[in-house]
Amino acid sequence: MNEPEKIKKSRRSSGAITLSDVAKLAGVAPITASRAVNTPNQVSPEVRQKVQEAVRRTGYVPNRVAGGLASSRSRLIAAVVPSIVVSVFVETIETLNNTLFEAGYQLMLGQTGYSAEREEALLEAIIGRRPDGIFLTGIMPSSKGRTRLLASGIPVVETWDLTPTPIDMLIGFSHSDIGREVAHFLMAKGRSRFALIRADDERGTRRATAFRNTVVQRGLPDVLVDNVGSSRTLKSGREALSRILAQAPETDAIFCSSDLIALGVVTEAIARGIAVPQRLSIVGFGDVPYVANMVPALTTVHINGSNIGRMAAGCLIARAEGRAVDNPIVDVGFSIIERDSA
Amino acid sequence: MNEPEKIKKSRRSSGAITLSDVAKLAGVAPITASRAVNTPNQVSPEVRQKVQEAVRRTGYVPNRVAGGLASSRSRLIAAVVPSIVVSVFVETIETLNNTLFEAGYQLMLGQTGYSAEREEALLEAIIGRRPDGIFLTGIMPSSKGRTRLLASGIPVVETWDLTPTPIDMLIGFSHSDIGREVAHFLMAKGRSRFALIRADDERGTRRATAFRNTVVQRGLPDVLVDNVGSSRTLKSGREALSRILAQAPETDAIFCSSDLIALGVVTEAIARGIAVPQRLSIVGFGDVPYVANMVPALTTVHINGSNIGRMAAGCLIARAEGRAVDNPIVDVGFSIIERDSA
DNA sequence: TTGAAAGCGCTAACAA
DNA sequence: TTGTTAGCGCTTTCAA
Repeated sequence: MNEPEKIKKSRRSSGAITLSDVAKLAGVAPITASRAVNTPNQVSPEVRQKVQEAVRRTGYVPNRVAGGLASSRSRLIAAVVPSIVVSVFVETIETLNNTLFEAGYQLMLGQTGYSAEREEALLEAIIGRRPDGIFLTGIMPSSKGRTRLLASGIPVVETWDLTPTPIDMLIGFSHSDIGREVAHFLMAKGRSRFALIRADDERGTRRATAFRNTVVQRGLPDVLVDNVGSSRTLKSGREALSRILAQAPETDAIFCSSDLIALGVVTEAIARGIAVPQRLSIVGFGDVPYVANMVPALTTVHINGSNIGRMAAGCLIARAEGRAVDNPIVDVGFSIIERDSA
Repeated sequence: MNEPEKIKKSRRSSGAITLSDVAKLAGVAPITASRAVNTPNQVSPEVRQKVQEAVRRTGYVPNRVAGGLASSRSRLIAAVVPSIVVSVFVETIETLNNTLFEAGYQLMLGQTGYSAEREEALLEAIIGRRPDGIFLTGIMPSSKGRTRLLASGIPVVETWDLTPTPIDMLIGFSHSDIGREVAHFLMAKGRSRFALIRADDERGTRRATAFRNTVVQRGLPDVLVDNVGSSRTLKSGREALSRILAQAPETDAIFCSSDLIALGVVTEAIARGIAVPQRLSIVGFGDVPYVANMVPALTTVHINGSNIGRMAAGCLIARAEGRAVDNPIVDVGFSIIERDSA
């Protein structure tokens, strides 16, 4: 008379196929189905077969959100980057993402736009997702951010810079060394009237400072510094050169905070009939792939971004899987690639 | 004598502060704390105050994984891109990501590397995360992928192309139209001996085909097609021009599948003393920011990538929040930007 | 406005 | 090898 079979139906549900559905169809317990899916050689071939068949028939896709909650392992890695439009970071992210994917991890991407405020909001959002690891471009400057990260207990790899006191792991290089080395390089070429183009960014400032100090220590005239603010474009490189030439026409070497800006300087120089490198040496930063094959080919500071991405992925995965990282602090260095422009 | 207070402790825990901890500290029920955090004006000012204080003191960060499981709303959007090293996609992703973040969503990034196999694995990984929306670069070609996506019930926006049968929403432009228009543009300039450089990619092929057809229909000689495979670099543009010139030295116009390749062609032409555009017209694709300010400035097909990212974010957010999307199929068009190179 | 109960879909822990 | 039980941390539903 009444409905004997009808068990009181659960109130909500996403409607999607669940592991229980699969288990029911295969005639096993949910946990057995779970094993058949995730660790197939923990179950008998017979059960494995039945469950796989059920998965196929239902089109079941495991819910990683639920799995992540139950196991406290999200298989998600978060990456914080200033901006992916700034091409110097793109290779790192691409390689990081690919390496993670091959190991079964997904990448969550966050952009700070070089804003500290934004970075803080981003950090909150990231920690809320409980990722298995966090990739940071640069070292975390704010002590609030450091504290939050430390408190979260999530493995962190800082990159793209060096510090004696990393939060956790570190894969970077020294910006001061770069500034110094580039100054030496240019001075060895007989240059003596230097200018420098930089954007609003802390690491670039450190390269700039080291560059200036080195030049001044050698007894040469001080470096003319042009700040393009947040405009890291070819165009602002062109405009910067115009300003520099108006102020100091005798300038014979310029160190730029990015390849794109350097490209702008080269472009403007050629447009003005200034011989590069004869009259003006130009050095970029980043060694973005295409600058090697331009005419004139750009002399620049090479950073192996791919390598940073790959190593960072390795560290993060190791820690996520409970393995120790043998070398948690790595200086990947840099190299000055001498081409035509200097 | 025995331990009256000690309730049998739960077996596992991530150890982090939970909402219950906050609630206990504030002297309210967990659900009340939840309301105070998420919908503050559903609780009395007094309770709100107490809970906020407890949050501050404990450093509580809500666990979005648990929240997502309970509410079936992950506030996560997944994006599928061929590659972020291919700069034409970068602006779209940047804007998509920023727009999403401002609305409280995070972006999960997946790269296919133009590989179908990889795309399938990626889709599986994405669906398993139950994102609130999926952004696809290009239309989903495989029927298997379409079926999977449809079955998942997740809102999808395909972009960067047009089709009469989108899975769900669509924001794109016509590649055939581009091929045709560029051919018309070049013919109107009096050009007649065409070459075309393309990479291995389905959309580029469609631009190429339309370009050829238009040229041939006009009774002009067939277009020489050079395929650079998967090497979308400035260098391969230079090499392609060398090959083209060897085969057809009379070539007077080249349509390239990307700005970077076009830059390579321009570079090689200048290196060989070929006047651009007098002897050779060059048209790129994408209008990547820096090509406008080079010398010669590149004539190219402008795609408003930012706009696509912003609109896609809007559609996806609307659908995630249960709002209808008034215009689910949008042709954002393109424009040929005439500069110096053609 | 507040709370109790139930459960999202899965896996860890334990037992058989 | 398989299953039972309990719970991950949160929100929905319903009731007060």
